Amino acid sequence: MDAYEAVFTALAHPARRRIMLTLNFEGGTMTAGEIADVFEHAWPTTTRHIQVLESAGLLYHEQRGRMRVYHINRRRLELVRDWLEWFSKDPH
Amino acid sequence: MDAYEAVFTALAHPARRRIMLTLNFEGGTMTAGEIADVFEHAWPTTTRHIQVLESAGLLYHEQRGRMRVYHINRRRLELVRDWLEWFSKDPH
DNA sequence: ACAATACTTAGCCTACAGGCTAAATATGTC
DNA sequence: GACATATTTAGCCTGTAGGCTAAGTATTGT
Repeated sequence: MDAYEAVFTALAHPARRRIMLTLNFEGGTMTAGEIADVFEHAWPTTTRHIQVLESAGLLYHEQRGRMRVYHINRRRLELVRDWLEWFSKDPH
Repeated sequence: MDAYEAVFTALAHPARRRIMLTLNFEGGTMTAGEIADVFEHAWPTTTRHIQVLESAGLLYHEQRGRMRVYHINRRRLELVRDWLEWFSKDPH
């Protein structure tokens, strides 16, 4: 799976976009539990969404004792912006 | 299904992104057959991809005799750009 | 009228995304 | 060591996306 594929499919699900937005709004850093609390979903469901985002490179984490602190990777979102650029360029 | 949902899921599939890029590269206008020719997929498969893009508002078409001419809707892509903007703004 | 062309619609089939619960893992606390 | 806390892993189940073939619908050409 290439990078575009990973990023676009990761952002295809509303829960995952919401994780990204929430994380962004909270300054880019949240624990797994804080993220899970935002959703009505069962925690394992959210864990999986987070994993999809992380394997797409949109998130990364650091272990803090028994907590897992997730960070947003804003740079990775630029892949999307780059893709969109094709439609602004003159196609010749 | 809201607009973001439609656009993001439409762009999640590689074939659909490729339709968008091809159409863009060809100047924004192609017939259904020309689009279908680009892919190894059976034509009906491509038809469905096109429909997904169209119902997301990323494409629209005009009937020209027995041909269907598809046009790219670049404005609609700005929804994605708008979404990305949240991550550039200072979150306060 | 008949056949060919340009597509879509209908409908089948399979894989897998995404929900859940229960169990496992790791760390911190008493 | 035992218990609570934080989180993931395992594994089940269901719906649906996305592939295909066959059949249908217009329009164009002879």
